[in-house]
Amino acid sequence: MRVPHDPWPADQAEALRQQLALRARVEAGGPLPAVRTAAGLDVSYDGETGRAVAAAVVLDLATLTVVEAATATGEVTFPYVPGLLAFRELPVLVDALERLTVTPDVLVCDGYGVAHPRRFGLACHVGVLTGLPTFGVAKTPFTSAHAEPGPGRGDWLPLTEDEEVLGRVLRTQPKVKPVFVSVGHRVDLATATTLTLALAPRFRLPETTRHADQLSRRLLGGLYAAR
DNA sequence: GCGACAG
DNA sequence: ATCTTGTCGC
Repeated sequence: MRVPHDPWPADQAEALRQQLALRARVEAGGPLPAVRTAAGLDVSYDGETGRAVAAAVVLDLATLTVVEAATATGEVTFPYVPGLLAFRELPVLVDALERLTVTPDVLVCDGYGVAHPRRFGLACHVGVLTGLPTFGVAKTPFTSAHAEPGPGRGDWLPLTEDEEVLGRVLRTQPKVKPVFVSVGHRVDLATATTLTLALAPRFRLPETTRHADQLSRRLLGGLYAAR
């Protein structure tokens, strides 16, 4: 798939400008009729060499089997700055996305969407660039206030900032630490929640993320062994 | 002013 | 993200 984008920022000031400009292009969305495929995205790093490996893995939602997988490698230059994660991960992530021959119905990102200090997390950025529905599933809390949801699978509580609902703290497995779901682009929060649960029938994290995570670190390890 | 802070 | 062994439980 094609992923048109501006030049990647070289510094934090430029990144912040791009973020605030692109933010205006986020679109709200409703339910997604007929979601057949969902793609998981993730990036692994080698701290020594600065090497990054991205993976995009497309799953069939009904069977949770792999439809297609694409990877890309590159050198990371942008530092990790909370709130600017997208600028660190996107360059190599976009390369991986462009190597997909199928267009997924929805993209599942590793991190936050609108539940972000400036309402424009990684999932929003990926959505604006691809034009596809996106949402984020994060493993740890970020900035929004949250309480502990009930112990059952599917139990959730809103992620809020003041009176504003920005996402959900969602329990995907009984008595297992919850995940943090927020909308990215062209999909609503209820649908993102439903999809997250559908993608995580057995483990805490969605199968999409698990596949992308495993593939990216496996390739990173393989590259290291081959040096 | 001092921490906290997705991956 | 990444550094890392054994160990508890199904």
